[in-house]
Amino acid sequence: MVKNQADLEIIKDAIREAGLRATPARVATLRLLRNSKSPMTHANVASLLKDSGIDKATAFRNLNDMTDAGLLRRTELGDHVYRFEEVREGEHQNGSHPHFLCIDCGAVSCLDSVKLTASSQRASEEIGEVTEILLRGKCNDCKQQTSP
Amino acid sequence: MVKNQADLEIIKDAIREAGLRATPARVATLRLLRNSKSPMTHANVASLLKDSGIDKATAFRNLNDMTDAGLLRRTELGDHVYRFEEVREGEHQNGSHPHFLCIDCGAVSCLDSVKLTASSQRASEEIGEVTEILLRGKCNDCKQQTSP
DNA sequence: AGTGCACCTGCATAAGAGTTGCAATTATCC
DNA sequence: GGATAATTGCAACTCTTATGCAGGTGCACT
Repeated sequence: MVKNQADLEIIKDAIREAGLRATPARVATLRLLRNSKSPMTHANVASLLKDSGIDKATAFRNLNDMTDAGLLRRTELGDHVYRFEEVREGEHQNGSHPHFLCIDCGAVSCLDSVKLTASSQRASEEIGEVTEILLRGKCNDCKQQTSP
Repeated sequence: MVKNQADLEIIKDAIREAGLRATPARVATLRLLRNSKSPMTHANVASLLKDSGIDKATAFRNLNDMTDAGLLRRTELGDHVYRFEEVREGEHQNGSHPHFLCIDCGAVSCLDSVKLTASSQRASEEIGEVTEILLRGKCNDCKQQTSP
């Protein structure tokens, strides 16, 4: 497929541009996260890459390296597990979107459209500099299961 | 000292009122956190209590139990270490107002007035039931200290 | 196209935070 | 004071994240 070939080069270039070598493990990692709708945990990534013969230590190192290189973003949603997601075009270190974490199943959704009201924006700026917005609760799936 | 005697009873009562037994380990833990200006980590508490012959497992269990009982609050600043602080008079655990958490000093502020925009409200309800809203960043005090 | 070598990878092994099973102990209720 | 269920201490354990090292590989330069 031409599509995949093109993707491959795009991904490789992105990695090289970040100052890292475009190894198969890194390409696979970045492709995984590009295709993922929500942030993935280290365990998650590692288990998917294991099928391609990639070691979890490598997966972990690459996630960290690519985070340092600015390709990924690492978030901690309060459950002691790091989650990684692609830094999308037009986002900078600080331009992250809010996340929703299901406290039952751990599913994470990205809420690109969620914003604070103007006055809330002001109120929070009085307190300091907000770098991250996190919503927690029960996702629809878990809501149904616990209260039938 | 009369002061300490009085404190002792106040602390014991608080623990009992939360539905837990007022054991020396718990009294010591709560007293420690009452006297602390900022949240303390598990390790921190455990190491201080070790001098009193209290095991770290006990310290851990008590911190968790007292958190469940509503005496303490547990926060995660993003560095994979839980921090505990006393829930002060007039604060409620499940208070549905958003919180702001300083990732430097661990200070938690309640943002009673912060709201989501109407459309954001809708967007998050599509995903599930939001029970907690948390903003993270740097409080003004820490902002000054790090960028002078 | 070949080559050097710094960067990567796999494997094994570990550090650190937090948890758990269980027998012994103890706070609380009577 | 005595019964009893909660609590403790100890040790061993889990889970996530990190690292040391020997061998492998991308890529800049010829």
